[in-house]
Amino acid sequence: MSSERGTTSEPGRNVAAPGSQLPKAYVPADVESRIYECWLAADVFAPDGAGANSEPGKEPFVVIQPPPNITGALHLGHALTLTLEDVMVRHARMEGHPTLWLPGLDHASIAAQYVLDKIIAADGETRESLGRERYLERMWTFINETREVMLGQERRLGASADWSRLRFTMDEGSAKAVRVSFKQLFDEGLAYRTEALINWCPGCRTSVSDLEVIPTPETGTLWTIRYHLVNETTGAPDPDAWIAVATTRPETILGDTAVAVHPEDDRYRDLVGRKVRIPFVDRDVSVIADAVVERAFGTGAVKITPAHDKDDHQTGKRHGLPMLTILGDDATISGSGTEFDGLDRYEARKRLVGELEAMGDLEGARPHEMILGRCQRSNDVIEPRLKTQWFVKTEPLAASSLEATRGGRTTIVPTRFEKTWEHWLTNIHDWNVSRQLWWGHRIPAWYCPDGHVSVSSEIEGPAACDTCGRPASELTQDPDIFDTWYSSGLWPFSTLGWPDDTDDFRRYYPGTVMETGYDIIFFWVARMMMLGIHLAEKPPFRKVYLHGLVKDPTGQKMSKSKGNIVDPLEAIDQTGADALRFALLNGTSPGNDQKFSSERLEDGRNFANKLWNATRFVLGARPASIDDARASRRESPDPAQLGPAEQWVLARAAATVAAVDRAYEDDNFGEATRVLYDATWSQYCDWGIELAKVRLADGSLPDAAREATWWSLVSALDTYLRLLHPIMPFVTEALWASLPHAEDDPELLIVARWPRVGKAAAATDGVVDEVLTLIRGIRNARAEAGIEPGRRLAASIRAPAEMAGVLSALQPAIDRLARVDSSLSDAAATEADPSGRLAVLAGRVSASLDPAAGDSAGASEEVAARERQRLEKELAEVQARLDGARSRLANPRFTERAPAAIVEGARKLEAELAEQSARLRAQLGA
RNA sequence: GGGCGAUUGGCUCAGUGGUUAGAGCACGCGGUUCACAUCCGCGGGGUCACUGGUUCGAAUCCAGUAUCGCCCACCA
Repeated sequence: MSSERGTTSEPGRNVAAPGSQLPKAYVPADVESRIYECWLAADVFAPDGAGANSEPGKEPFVVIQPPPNITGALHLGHALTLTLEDVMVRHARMEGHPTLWLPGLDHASIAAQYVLDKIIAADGETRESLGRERYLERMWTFINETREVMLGQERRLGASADWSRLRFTMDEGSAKAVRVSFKQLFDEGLAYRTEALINWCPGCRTSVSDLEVIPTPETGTLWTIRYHLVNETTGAPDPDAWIAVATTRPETILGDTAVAVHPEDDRYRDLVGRKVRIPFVDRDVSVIADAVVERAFGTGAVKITPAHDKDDHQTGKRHGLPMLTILGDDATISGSGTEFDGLDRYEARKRLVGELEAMGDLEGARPHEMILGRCQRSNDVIEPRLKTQWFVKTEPLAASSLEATRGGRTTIVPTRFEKTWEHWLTNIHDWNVSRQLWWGHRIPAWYCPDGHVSVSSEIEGPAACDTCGRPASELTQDPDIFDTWYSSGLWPFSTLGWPDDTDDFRRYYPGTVMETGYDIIFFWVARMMMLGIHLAEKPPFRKVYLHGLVKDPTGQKMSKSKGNIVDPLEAIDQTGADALRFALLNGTSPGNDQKFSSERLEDGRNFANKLWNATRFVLGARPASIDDARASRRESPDPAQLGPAEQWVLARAAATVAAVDRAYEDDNFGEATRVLYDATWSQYCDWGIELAKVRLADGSLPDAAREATWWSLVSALDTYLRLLHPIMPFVTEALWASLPHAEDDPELLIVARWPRVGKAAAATDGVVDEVLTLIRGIRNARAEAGIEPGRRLAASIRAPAEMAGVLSALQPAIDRLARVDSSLSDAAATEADPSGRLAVLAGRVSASLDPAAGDSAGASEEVAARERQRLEKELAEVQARLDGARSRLANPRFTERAPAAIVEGARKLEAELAEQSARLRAQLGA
């Protein structure tokens, strides 16, 4: 294997030598950066890296990430995205797939300009004062700073992305893809330039797409205004005849070109076709009939301003009305030819209303709840207005996207988002891609003095006008740039070399899974899908995985303005990257929002610490008979030497592999996390290690037995660390390095093999569980009776003969874990316990404990009373369950219709409960 | 106006038809056992939002209602 980019043997040694002792405390900061350096040095991130170690014949696994905006620091949402993607990639890598996770950053044109505008404002500068060229220079300086910060943050989180392929949506590869794709769309008639009503943000001074307009509820005013009818003979407005219109935007009166009423509205039937005079502009316009008018709303008559309202625009088009623009780019009144020209839209509104009132034409004004469109970026009220801009025709693209999801070529996780997807793509409008901004890809369209359009995919532009052949020198390029999502939409293939026919493109397109938050399903996912199918001829990914949003502990969306942001870096500093990743995964499910709190971080930190200490114990517990040399190679525990506890430990590990595999199949990483937390903590540590301690400490056993116990612990721990690696990569890598490895293991866990589901659980599995229940029962009885934890009690344990083998093997463990000195007997030899003893029932096993202190006879009154109480409680529970089981069995419809296995189970249960009930009664002397 | 989601112990969440609904945190009691007090043991705590239906059996399936949240939408 090549080692030009770093040796494959060094890194492991840098982590820790196998068998070496671990420091007493786990300090993530001491481990994480060192581990990351090891991965980098081993060159394992690239699918074809020197240490990538993928299995021949395995399909590449390609994860597509939303490149974060290059505007500054990462937030928790990014951390969640990166964590999920990293989990997927690490899992696939361990399964032997060549994995491609191509990292990148988005130039975020409008968002970046918004941020930069604020920064330069602090220096007293503006976009205009700098000019296009200097502004863009300033932008490059800015993003060159943020870039490194952001990439550093991604690494600290553990992202195992292929940094050698880092891309940026403003690099030349993206630029070329933008030009070529747009040229193609233009040639196909899918990109066109037209004057249309667009969403104008007066603050950002650009148009924005429908998606960037946030409908915001607001209490406005609904004014009722009289438009006087024009006398048909004199041509003068009639002071006594008018039609009253209702409006929330009086300033648009200046652009009115009609008044509409409902065609079947008897109140206005006679007025249709008449003229009314628009105040201030003294324009006579027609009263028209159109079914869009809601008769019940306002006065039932609507003023029509086709150049400044979406509905009115449609109405205007239907009726061939003139469309008068009366607002400038800065949202001041402009071109109305009135005294209001130059006034801000709201100032003009105020004055207009005042004057109307003075004229006696203001009939009324009342508060009105309404929805206002505001700019997603600047929060300015969006102004619909006419502009000549570039659009992408979406219907055919949307149709093939729908085909891809309906046909299952691309699936969406969780599936409920398919409905949203369907609805949006079915009702999609053409996409306005022009932006009147500077930071972004310039639209590759040139215009000649005769108005001909030439679109070119060449970096220098067209040599001459495509239509009339005028030379390039006479052409001018469109000053606008593309919507930032246009280049993002090309991401899955522009990053692989498209439009060139590259090896990367052939090998890694389409991607396996595209992972992102559901909040950008339209902005980004749908656009990638539409453009990918059309331009790269295949849906860009096979699976869409959508995660939920990270909210603050009260369920509020995190935002800078609310001040409830959690900085992922701070979290990592405090508790480690593994803890953060754990916190982001544990207790979550696909597509569902999560509330993030510091408690969850602590859970993760505690868990990492637990793993650390468990491993530390295992390393320190190695039997002396295994010397350092032997301990450097992992051995399988000798099957002949396995006791019930060892079999149990191995069986639990095997069951965990199966459960985790199932969780991955279901794309449920929260479930995988939960399963592993429980398996390692509540099973492996609480029982596996505790049981093993007994045997490891038993000098009377042959070396081979103790060795088997230790190898069992090592084997299970090895499995758990592998399973946990995608979730908590740093601590698992560090710990795994210190464990003995198998012959064919690589140096680093990151490229170690994912565990395979082992053989079926050992036959003793269920019996061991009964013993654990017994131990718990004894502990409970002791605690309830108030017996000092340290005191050893004499216990006689009874169990059916078939359990005798396991029981005697585990007797020392029972004694240690339950603090008893036990004697075993056959269950058949049962007789009522002498009074004053504690009775413990655990399924088929029972125990009788003597609570008396070693030197004094008989239990105290208090202990006896508490014991009686406990037994009564237990009896009540058993009895309730027994009654339930009996009534179920007494129901013939149950016994007839329920599956045989269920009925059989109920019978067995009934028998068991009856037996327990009887024993408890006997014990209580009832 | 349409659609989606949530509603389970004090809190955060699992659990999609089958015995006794789970976990972590918080809470109470007890613990310096030689991996871990970022820990260990034990315990209390839920009529699974409500109503009706399907079923031998419902937190789980169906219908409806309520509350909260989100998305989409051209009543000025």
